[in-house]
Amino acid sequence: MAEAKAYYITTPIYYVNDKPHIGHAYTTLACDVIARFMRLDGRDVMFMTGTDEHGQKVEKSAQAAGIEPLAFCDGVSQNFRDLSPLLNFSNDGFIRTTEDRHTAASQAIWKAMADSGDIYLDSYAGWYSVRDEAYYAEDELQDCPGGEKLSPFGGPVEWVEEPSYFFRLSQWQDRLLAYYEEDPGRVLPTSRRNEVISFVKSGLRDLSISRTSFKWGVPVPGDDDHIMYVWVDALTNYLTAVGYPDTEAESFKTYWPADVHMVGKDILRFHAVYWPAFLMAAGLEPPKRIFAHGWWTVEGQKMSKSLGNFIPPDEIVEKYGLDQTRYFMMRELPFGNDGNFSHTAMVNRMNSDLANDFGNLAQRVLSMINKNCDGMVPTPGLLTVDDSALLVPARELLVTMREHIDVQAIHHSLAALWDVVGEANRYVDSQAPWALKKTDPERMATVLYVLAEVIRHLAILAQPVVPEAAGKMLDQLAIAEDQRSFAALAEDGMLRPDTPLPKPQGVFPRYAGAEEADA
RNA sequence: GGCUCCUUAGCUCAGUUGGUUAGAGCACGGGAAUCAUAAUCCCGGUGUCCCCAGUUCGAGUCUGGGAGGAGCCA
Repeated sequence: MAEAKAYYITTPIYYVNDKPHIGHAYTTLACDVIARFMRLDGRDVMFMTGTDEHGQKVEKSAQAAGIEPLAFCDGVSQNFRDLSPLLNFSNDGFIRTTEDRHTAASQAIWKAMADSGDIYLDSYAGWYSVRDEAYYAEDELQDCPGGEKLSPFGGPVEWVEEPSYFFRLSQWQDRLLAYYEEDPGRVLPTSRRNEVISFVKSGLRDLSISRTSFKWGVPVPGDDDHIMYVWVDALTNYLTAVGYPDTEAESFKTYWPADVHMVGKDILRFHAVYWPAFLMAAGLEPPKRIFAHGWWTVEGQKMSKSLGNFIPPDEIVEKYGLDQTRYFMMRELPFGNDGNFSHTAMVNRMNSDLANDFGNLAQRVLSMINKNCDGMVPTPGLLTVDDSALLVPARELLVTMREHIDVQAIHHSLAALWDVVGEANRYVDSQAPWALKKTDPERMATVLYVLAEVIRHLAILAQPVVPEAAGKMLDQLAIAEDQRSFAALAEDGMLRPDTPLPKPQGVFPRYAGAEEADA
């Protein structure tokens, strides 16, 4: 058997100062769905997530809590780790930037960039906001009553003047543009790619990449007065996770460069501009793709601290169900766009798409088999044109979905799956097996066989997004655990007549919660 | 302020290189069926395709201007 082609996908590492909300869950969920799809499709997948634990904000929060920074991080990092069991994420690892291996990797990439002449020492002066972790020019600040100055985002700023190492980003403009040009899929969606290109074309300034004003970070090699700017440290996690600086390590050779860095649109520039430049300066290959997704609003409003409308992921999972939540977030909006989370939309999706269309399809078919075929996979006779009209699209689904997943169009892959769900329901009605039961039992058996086989396809292909429910459906079709990969979709994986089937049970309940008044 | 993008049915959106009566899902109304989680299936839209002008035999689809919205940058 040929060696599986590797696939490395990452979430950003989340800043421990935040509390996990559906925005974080969304990013990781998208990666999880893609990672599961790729695994089922036979790829050798590495799917990483983690936490970013350095920086002045963390240092100050720890101080305020009266504990050591690392102890503080141990606690809050766990909040993000808890997302995986909650949302059934299949990440292959969880990285923390406070791990020793990460310090080693960060210092190694720094040395590599320094050796190539891309780092120099100078000094930096400007208005700095701890909250935003950014410097601002005088004219960007807002003047407040009392003479206080605030950042454009309302954070307090202080005048900072310190020696700093700089990265020669200005030297990388042409090579970055060439990097974007050689593959239109480097940065997706395309609108984001255009933004990145125009930003780079407008000219790049060298980047301050060290700090002396606080200590909670990775020391700059050879100059302990400095710690690395958080983004040099944070981005390097993608390398640490696959074994860097050991570039001869099996994991590094297998997985680098990453296939996809999934990011929120707010951190696109760091990933699509700074990161490829850092890597190329260090003599490493830049990632194959950066995908920037959009934001969720909640009932039409932006999530914000002042509104206090952050949705904790555990709340919606408890209220609507795990797979329902996963499906909704992946299906409701074109992946890459902004979207709105509303109770009404959630209930619509879980009731119409999951309960009524897909769940009920399985239930009506499996019930008929249970009652009319002695609870065993029926034996099909000769197939008709009608049967092929359903079976062929079902068998072509994998190819279609693969094309969509290859460009992270998760919503399209689901729409394609549900097209076949719809065709299957129409087929049930047009064939009317309950009538055939009296007039032509053999034809009934054929129809039910065709349907069961189509449901097998649908359930196998639905596993990435609704792993639990799809698994239950496959249980009800008596499909062995090792017959659930996409390879099993081939003809020799077809259902075997006379296989005993368990009594069917619904897998997608309708929303039964209390009605809520519309806002 | 500069650059880019968007504005199509009540809602969310598709509409490829300009070409016959502009589409889908949801919601809504009517009907059929009764295997199933009262789920399913069929039928039903006179929408100024944001506005104005232009190019063209012909524009939702191209050009210019305007209005509204979004994004990126400064």
